[in-house]
Amino acid sequence: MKWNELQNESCPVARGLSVVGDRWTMLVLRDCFLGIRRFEQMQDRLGITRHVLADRLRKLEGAGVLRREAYQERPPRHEYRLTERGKALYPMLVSLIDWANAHVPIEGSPSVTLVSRSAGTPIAPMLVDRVTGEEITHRSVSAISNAGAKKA
Amino acid sequence: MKWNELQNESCPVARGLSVVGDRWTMLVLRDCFLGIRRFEQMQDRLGITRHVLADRLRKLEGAGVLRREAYQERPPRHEYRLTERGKALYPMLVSLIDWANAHVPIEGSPSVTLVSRSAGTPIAPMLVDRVTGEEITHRSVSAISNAGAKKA
DNA sequence: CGGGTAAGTTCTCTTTCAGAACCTGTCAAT
DNA sequence: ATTGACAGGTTCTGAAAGAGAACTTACCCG
Repeated sequence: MKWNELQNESCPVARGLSVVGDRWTMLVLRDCFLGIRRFEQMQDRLGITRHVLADRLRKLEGAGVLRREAYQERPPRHEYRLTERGKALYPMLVSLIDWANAHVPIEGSPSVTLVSRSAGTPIAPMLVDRVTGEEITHRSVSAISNAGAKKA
Repeated sequence: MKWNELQNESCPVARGLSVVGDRWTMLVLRDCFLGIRRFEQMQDRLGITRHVLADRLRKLEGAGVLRREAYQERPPRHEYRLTERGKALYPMLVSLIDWANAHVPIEGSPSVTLVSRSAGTPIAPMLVDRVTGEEITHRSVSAISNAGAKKA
């Protein structure tokens, strides 16, 4: 299967990855959440080739995750900002950070951590159900497929 | 920058993606969470080439995310199971599913949804702080880098 | 013997990526 | 009026990764 056939899959994991599953995409989004908006800054920070960065930004714009906004004309210059759809990826990014800090070893302590903006203390993310408040684990939840789905 | 240089980055996003940021890896893990354990089953379900699947399973085992266990000898056969480190990726997977169902359009309703195993009703994931119970958003949290970090 | 199953490996061809240079439009200084 | 800098790309080449299909190994069954 080719990569771009993934977006037509019924499975939400496949559809989600068709947008953000690309090699560099989540790193681009990380920078966006940190307030980086311009091409050159991203390229410097990421060490990604310019060609690939331009391509990813185009695709993310096309998927409605980023918005391209002119901040000057003559010469035309634009910056990239997260849309609501892009901001909605924050839980996924936080889950990734939390997992990596806990489970992907590095010499020394985690060098980047998330802290509460008000209290300044580190946060400990946990996924709960918005209604019941119960923690979501792979034991408390199961996946069901609706009619017409190809797979669970 | 090459992909496998990512694991030495100080940023947890980069380190996390060095393990699960590959094109097919999260799809493999999806199947693992669904109870799929064998090579042939995964290959059938994923539509991935056998070569790439073998490679990804090797890497996931090397990263301590999956465990390779013999379920028979003569001929030697093994299956792949999630380790604790692998199971800890569940919040990330759920966040991805939730985002995709809400934000990656598909004709018709989401074909796969997550339901509470006890109540049978759909769940609405939300990320909160384990201690304070407050919702985690990109406005309530900021990233700080410790000494020696290359970037935030 | 022939066929089936499971878990890969090996092959060729195509796509993608890395690394570097180049291009375009504008301003500001020389 | 050139020269240089800046921002946001595009274009080139060679290297790496992936797709698709066939082949391998080791066993069991009839």
